[in-house]
Amino acid sequence: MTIKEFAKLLNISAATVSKAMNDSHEISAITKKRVLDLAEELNFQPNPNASSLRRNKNKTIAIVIPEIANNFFSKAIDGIEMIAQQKGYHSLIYLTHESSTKELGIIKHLMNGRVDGILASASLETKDLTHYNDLLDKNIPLVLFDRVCEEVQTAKITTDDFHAGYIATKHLIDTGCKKIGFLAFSEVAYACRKRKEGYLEALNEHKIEVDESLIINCSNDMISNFTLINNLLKKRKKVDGIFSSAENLAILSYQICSELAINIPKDLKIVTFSNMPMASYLNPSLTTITQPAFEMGKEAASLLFLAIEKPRNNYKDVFTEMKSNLFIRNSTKRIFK
Amino acid sequence: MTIKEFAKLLNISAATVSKAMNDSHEISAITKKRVLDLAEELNFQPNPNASSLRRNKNKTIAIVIPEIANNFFSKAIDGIEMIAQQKGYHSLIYLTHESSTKELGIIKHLMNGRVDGILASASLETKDLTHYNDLLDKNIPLVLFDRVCEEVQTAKITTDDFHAGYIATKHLIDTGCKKIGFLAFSEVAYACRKRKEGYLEALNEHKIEVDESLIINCSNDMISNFTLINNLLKKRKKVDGIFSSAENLAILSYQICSELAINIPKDLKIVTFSNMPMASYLNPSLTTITQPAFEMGKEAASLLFLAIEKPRNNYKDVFTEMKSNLFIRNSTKRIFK
DNA sequence: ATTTTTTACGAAAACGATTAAGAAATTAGT
DNA sequence: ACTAATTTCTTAATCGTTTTCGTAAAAAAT
Repeated sequence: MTIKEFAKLLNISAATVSKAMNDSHEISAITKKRVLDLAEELNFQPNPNASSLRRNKNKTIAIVIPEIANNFFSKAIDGIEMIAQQKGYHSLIYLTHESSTKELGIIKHLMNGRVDGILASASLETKDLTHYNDLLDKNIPLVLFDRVCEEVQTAKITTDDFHAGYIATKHLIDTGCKKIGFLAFSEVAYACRKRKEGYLEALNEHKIEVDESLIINCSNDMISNFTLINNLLKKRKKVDGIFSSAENLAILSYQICSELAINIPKDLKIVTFSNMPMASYLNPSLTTITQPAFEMGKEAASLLFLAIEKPRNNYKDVFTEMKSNLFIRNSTKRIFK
Repeated sequence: MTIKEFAKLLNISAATVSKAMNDSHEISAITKKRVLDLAEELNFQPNPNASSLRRNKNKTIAIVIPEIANNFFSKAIDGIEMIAQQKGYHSLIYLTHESSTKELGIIKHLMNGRVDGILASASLETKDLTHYNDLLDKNIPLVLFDRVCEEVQTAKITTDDFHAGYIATKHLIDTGCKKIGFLAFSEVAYACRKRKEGYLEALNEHKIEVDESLIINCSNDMISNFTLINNLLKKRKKVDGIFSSAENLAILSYQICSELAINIPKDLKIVTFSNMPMASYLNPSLTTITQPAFEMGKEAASLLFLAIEKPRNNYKDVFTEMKSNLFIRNSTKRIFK
């Protein structure tokens, strides 16, 4: 049913209906009620394409993330979606599968005005950022979260990666580790670099010399990650602690330890970034740095809607670091021999 | 940039550009190439709202699910999104948070033609199905997956819930359980009822009398679920095995066992439906019935696109049961005393 | 050489809403 | 009582495509 047909039912013009539904001051209270009541009764909704075309707004945002079968991102989406529903917005979801080529394709495709704003988390191999800048040139609001890109001049929501890296490493040192490895999920990602800086800072502060061979630069390829971590752990005497910058690398380490019969935490302690709900029930339970994923999603979305609804707002300067938490469990339990 | 402005650059009409971009046979190969090349160069894309309005198609589907921070649903979305991307479709995501009221609101809202088709998984309390039928009356393609509703006359993708329930229960019996509890995530959900029927069938086949007090009807409220399961497990002599129809109920059981100092698998064996990637690393590792979530997503999406693109297709009759797998781990390990 | 068919393009009318501008009806101001 | 201001509604233009229909020009048929 079109707005014209609907209007005819009430013997008023389409314009009146439109204004009534948009709560215009030009329409009397009584007419508004008539319109709204009938709309409710017939579940009449104006055609969203026609509306979007005319208004040049579509009440839709895009969420561009590397993957979704991931405890961090799925919770973040939950937060985003909550805010979006409150605001009456729709959320389109796009997965890059950690491919910067795919990411580029998606972002380029979103320049056609299909969405009013974009929430993005860069793929771990993303280095070229021109597509993000093109977006900003087109005045499409963009908020980066978690996997932010330093050089893109827009709003960013991260966690306190440097501090968390420092705390995690210090925790390993405090539990007696001397040779601490760092598993980087990406060499280029800002968040990962910060986590590494925190790691280095903690080593430095405790006068532990940095051993480059203990810093493992992983990638999106789990097969080669397996080899890299396996090689690290095989020379067991060389490493007694691991700080992992991503959940999947810690899982992989558990698997490798099980295969190599390395006992956690006796032979090796592990702390990792993770949002796994059942870290407590692993064997051994896993010490984690946990990001406030849900809240980050909410925060990022709120900021995006601010940018969308208040175009004169200088949201681009926002750079929020949210607090992550260290949950100490048995994978870093001190063993007194 | 509009199609008119773009056309002017090539000294041709907007109509020609439109046809060229849609690969119409009316346009010569040479003109097509000129158009496509420039479009590529300038990243010109026709306004999607105008296009959708005119075509009455928007290359968008909706995914309506109870929650996203869930190993099954996030993987299913991954599969859906893969097919959607291949087909050049966009995916809107809506979360009901297991509220049938919210589900109703979302489905009603989707009747406005914003999407070309809908993939849905009903909330666990959903009983009234008129909104789904209204959708079908409006000829909006609908495919239900996992949480299907028997009475809705449309395509459905599930797993072999009855058989899986039977296998899981039989496995518990085979490992020596005599008093097997069943944790139902919902009394009304079709999938859960089927799982229960499988459970009953296995008991029956092995001449084990059904004890209604061992059948726990849980809900979406984790607090009351805690109480229910806690009460069940406290009378320890009464139950030596649990078949859980949902992952979160199994996690809760692990937690309660840990609090009550019940040893799994010695005192109690547990098998659960779950798509948790690290079931193997739990303490003890968890025996699971695992659904092919990714494949189910792909299958559901493929079917939906068939319905969208071939309107004369009788997709509504499809009822696919996909095979789930039993992974036997230590939570059901037979202990010889 | 003339007619017919085919090919390649353009003009203009949709699609269904929103909104600027204008008109009728009512209220207020003098 | 007459004009001015306000309220409430309508008409018509507009958003940017797609598509129907028409028409040249080129190719094929006679």
